[in-house]
Amino acid sequence: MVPQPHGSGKAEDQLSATFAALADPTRRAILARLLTHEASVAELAEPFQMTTRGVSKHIGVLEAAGLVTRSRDAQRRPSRIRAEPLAEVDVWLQTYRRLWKGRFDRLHEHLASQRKGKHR
Amino acid sequence: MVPQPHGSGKAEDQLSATFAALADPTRRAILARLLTHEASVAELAEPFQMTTRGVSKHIGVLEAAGLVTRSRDAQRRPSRIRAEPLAEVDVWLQTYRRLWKGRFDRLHEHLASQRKGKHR
DNA sequence: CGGTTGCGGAACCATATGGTTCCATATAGT
DNA sequence: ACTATATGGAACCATATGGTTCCGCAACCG
Repeated sequence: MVPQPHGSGKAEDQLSATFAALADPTRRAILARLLTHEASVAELAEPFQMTTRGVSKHIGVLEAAGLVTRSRDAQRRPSRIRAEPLAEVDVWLQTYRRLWKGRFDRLHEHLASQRKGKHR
Repeated sequence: MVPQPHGSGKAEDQLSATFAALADPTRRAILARLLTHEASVAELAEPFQMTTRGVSKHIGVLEAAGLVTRSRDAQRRPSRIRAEPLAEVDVWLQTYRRLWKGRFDRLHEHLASQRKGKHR
């Protein structure tokens, strides 16, 4: 297999973008704060020991993933949380929920018998 | 603020590791296959046009995040899915669920908590 | 008007990530 | 004893990520 120039950039699907955005504690903390009220970059930055520019970039990632939208209020750009990507995660999780909500064995057996003479 | 040597490596918390692991379509596809049966690296690699080594590395990431465990069967190292990190994601999501599941008011919460202790 | 605030662009840096190749090792099968 | 199969380690590469600094611009406030 040739070294594959590593693709034409990104091609990120929505779910991947969402998970990637959530894979950072700072960004999750930002989301948590937005749960109760909209907030500007400066307001969101205050709890962290990081430059506002750093926080601004995190918000940029959240926005790119659709987890946040920004409006305008004079110079401020208040962020507001968006539910859709999270709802998508919820849907994705649905398939796996049976793994920890009991009754897994029956499901497993069921699926196993369904794929009868395949593999191996 | 000083350039911050960017920490002493990683410091990854579990949730971050889980989200990061899930932020790749290949790895999600692997998890989906493991939902029905354990599988070896070679078996898991077959659907992808990627070297088995590549897939092996993905499995490594999943294992590091605790999403998978491996046993041994001769030379094979069958992977099995683990529910715990996914359950953690589910718990995390819980806080945000009200964003897309209808209204959030006291009555709703009240009814929800009543339902909890009822039946069974 | 001039100063302050809020924010984003650009350049930069160190490290992480996703992939490859090549090789070593372990086990199975003949 | 050989040969084939399954897997992981190491080195390598290109790009992404998380942070910084410095600067510019828009909008507010005296």
